[in-house]
Amino acid sequence: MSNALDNQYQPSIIEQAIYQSWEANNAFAAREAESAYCIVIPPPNVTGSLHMGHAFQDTVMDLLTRYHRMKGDQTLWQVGTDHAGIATQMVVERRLAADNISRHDLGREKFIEKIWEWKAESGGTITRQLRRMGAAIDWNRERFTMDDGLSEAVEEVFVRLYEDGLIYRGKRLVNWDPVLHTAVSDLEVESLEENGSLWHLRYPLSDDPSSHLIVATTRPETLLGDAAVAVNPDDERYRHLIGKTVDLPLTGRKIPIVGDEHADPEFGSGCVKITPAHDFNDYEVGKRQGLDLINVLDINACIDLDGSPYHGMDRFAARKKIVSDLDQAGLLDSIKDHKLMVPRGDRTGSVIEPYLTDQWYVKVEPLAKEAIKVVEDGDIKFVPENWSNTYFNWMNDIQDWCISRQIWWGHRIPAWYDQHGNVFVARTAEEAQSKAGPDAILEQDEDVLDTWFSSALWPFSTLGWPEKTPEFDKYYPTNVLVTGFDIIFFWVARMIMFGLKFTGQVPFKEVYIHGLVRDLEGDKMSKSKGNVLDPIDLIDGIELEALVEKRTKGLMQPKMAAKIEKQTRKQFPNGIEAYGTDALRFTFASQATLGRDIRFDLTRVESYRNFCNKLWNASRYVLMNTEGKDCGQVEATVKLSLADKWIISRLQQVEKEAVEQIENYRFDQLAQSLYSFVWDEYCSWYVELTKIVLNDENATDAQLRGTRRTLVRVLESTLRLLHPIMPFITEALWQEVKPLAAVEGDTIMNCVYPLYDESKIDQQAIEDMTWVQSVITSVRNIRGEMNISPGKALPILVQGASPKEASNIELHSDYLTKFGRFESMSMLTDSDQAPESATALVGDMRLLIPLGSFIDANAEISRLSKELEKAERDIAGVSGRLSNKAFVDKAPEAVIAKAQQQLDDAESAKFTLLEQIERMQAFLEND
RNA sequence: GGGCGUUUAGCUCAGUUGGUAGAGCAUCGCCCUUACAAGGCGAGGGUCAGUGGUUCAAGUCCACUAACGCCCACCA
Repeated sequence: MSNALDNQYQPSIIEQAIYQSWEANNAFAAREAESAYCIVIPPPNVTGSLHMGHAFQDTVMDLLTRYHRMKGDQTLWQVGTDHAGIATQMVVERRLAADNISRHDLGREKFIEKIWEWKAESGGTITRQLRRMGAAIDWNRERFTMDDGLSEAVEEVFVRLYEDGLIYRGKRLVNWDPVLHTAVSDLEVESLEENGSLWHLRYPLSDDPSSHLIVATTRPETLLGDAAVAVNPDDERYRHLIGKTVDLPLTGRKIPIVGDEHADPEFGSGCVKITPAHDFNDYEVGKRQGLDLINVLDINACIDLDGSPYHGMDRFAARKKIVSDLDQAGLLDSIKDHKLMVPRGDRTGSVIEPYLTDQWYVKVEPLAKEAIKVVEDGDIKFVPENWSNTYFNWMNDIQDWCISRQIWWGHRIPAWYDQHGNVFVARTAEEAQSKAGPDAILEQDEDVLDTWFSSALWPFSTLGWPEKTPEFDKYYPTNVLVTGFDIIFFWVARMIMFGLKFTGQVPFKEVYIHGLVRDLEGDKMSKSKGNVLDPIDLIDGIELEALVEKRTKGLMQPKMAAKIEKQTRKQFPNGIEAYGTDALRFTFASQATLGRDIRFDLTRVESYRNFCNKLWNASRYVLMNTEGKDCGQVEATVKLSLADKWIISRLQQVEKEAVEQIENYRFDQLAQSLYSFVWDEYCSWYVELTKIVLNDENATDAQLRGTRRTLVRVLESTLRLLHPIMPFITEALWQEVKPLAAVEGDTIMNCVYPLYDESKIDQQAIEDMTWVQSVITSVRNIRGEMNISPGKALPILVQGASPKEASNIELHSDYLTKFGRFESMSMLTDSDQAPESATALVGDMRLLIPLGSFIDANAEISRLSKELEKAERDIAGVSGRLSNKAFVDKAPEAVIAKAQQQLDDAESAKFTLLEQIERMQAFLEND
């Protein structure tokens, strides 16, 4: 009932109630259908909370899911959460640290219990927030990466890869995080340029201690682990020294001088110290040269050398001491400023140490080959396409993947060792025991798997694999993966590799890569910068004080608080208004262009909130004029007006566009089309024109029915068009409108997405309506320029109308006089002497508004002069082209004809304008 | 070092196969007209980063340059 609709749209009243009713009625469950459509969510951290990137991504996935559901597909948006090993463990450790407890105090079992407790406590946050986003999710199908089924999939995959020789264990140099005490993969290391020094050290020659080699290093402390000095075998300066030794300072060791390509004669002195256990390049040199691996660090990256004066010192403290000791010994040649790339762990920010340990690896090259091929062959398509280059670049040079982590939260590696150190990889302890024999005393590997290992299985593990399930058969391969470019390597590539290996099929057919959501200045949103927007705050609104509190609380660097507070107060002096989910989603859709980051612009949210209000009020108007009245629900004669035929035609065209835009992932264009259809066409023209019929005492029942029916039906279709972007408001309005439009169904989300019908497009109606619009607009233009009140009815004289135009005036005089607010329309012949008037041109037809008290001749002259200038500019441009022989010879006929038409129009306009200006001037002189 | 992206109105962004630039917000003017002032009507505002080329015609295609940004690799 229309009186249920307030005259202002208030999202808070409708949104939560609607979501609850959807969920209570199990409306999200997939309906059986022949064709399937499936998207798996990039699983967020189970204990995390929703940020703008999620909100954007979720909007896109929900939009696609809702569209396909309406299209009639059996849809599954598979959601779930990730255990996020390191991240989650760190959070819990930090919480324990507040009580001065370490995980080691608790022990493994107790600590893991604590994590499960934390998951139970905070694990619902992000799924609650997803609901607030309006996500159409069958929550019965929610999964977690450490669910039993998914864990079994992990074990199955591990065992099979091991059996196929694609997983191995080995002692090698890995990226070691000395704070976390775990290995991390290459991808988890971020290198940033930092200011450092290049120390030039003197290594005395053993057989001639008075001479020395100078080696340059950025890491003097690793000198303790040097195994050689390398020179380039082609380097004349040092070639003769190869095979001799130097006295390694501070250690009493002698190390060989070796010839190796690795040494660059151009760099520094051309001599390089080789520390195979603490540098990736040196490790390779060491292998080539058969050097010892001399480990000098412990897991904390402190010096670990019994009997050494540096034993137990942190690496950076040791560096200082070693440099000063060398200096005292006269072995420090020089120190130069040097910029270098410092590797840091992406979680801890601590400097990563190349460290020699036993780890598990996946041999990825054979898997990568197949994974490259499916993208090359187009079995998987990146959208936008250029991301496939990024993918190829990485895949072509892929390194083995270190998958073991020395943490406790995660999937324990399914490998057992007997008392002799033999390893048994198996799905269960029992299976391992039976492999090892009854006498073996087995202990399971202490390590857990990289979180991304289980994520790599997500598209099929969530569907029940390795079991044969109906879901897997129905939905796999999934249709599209929606994700950010930042995890193409971490996740997308690995899903493709594992998907192909274990299912023989691609995991998804398309990968939609979206940009990062940044703040208005283009900065990444981060807690430490204090520029984070919480999607929920945009939905519900937030007071300034609460926002300041939120942004300044719990900062890593508390001294930033003052600056952040100031910024926030300046940017949001009144806090943030409650814009509602639909406006936020519409904003994301409108910003979802391909291949570009998003600068999040709050003014757009506001404008789309206003759009919601517009739609809301247009619906109110429709309801006020149709409820309790005959809207042609039952077949009966209807007479359609020009406006009716026009809006129906336009609706068809918009429906056609909408489907194309969604299928092409152009949600920005979709948003734009629907916005302008609703606002600029349905509201600004159509709704206004219906008032003429509906307020006409002489209108016939058939006319009234026709207009009401069109009002309601077009609105109902428009709501369906909008529903994938704005689920809440469309549902709320649809529930009011559906009886009037004679449509059935419990919820708009199960209605069919509008299908355009070519036969309903009335080309003549579009042409005529365009003509009506131009007549009204040109008179409005004069009103605007002359500051004539919109309510003031104007007498209009028409001169120079073609027969078609004359008949149009006759036919549509109601529209023109009533909507255009014309007092009268009188036809003049060309020979009639027209009074002094302001003049609007529509083609060759002239609309004259006789000068009265409200029209100022001077203002009219300046208005006409402006138009004249424009006409002259057009003439200059177009005639220039047309007089160019090459253009006339080579351009397509249609282009030439169009130019000729433009020229004719502009010239005729110019003629009329000049004439009018002269008349005005003459009028002024006689006045 | 290699690769990718961006540069269009004051701001945020569109611009399909080359045919002479659009939207929202902001600005200015007039209107509280019974769906909506979160509104209506109108207006102003751009040598499309630069240079050169292809073409009858370039924001659009090609080459180079500049600025900004991202990714990968890396000389110790």
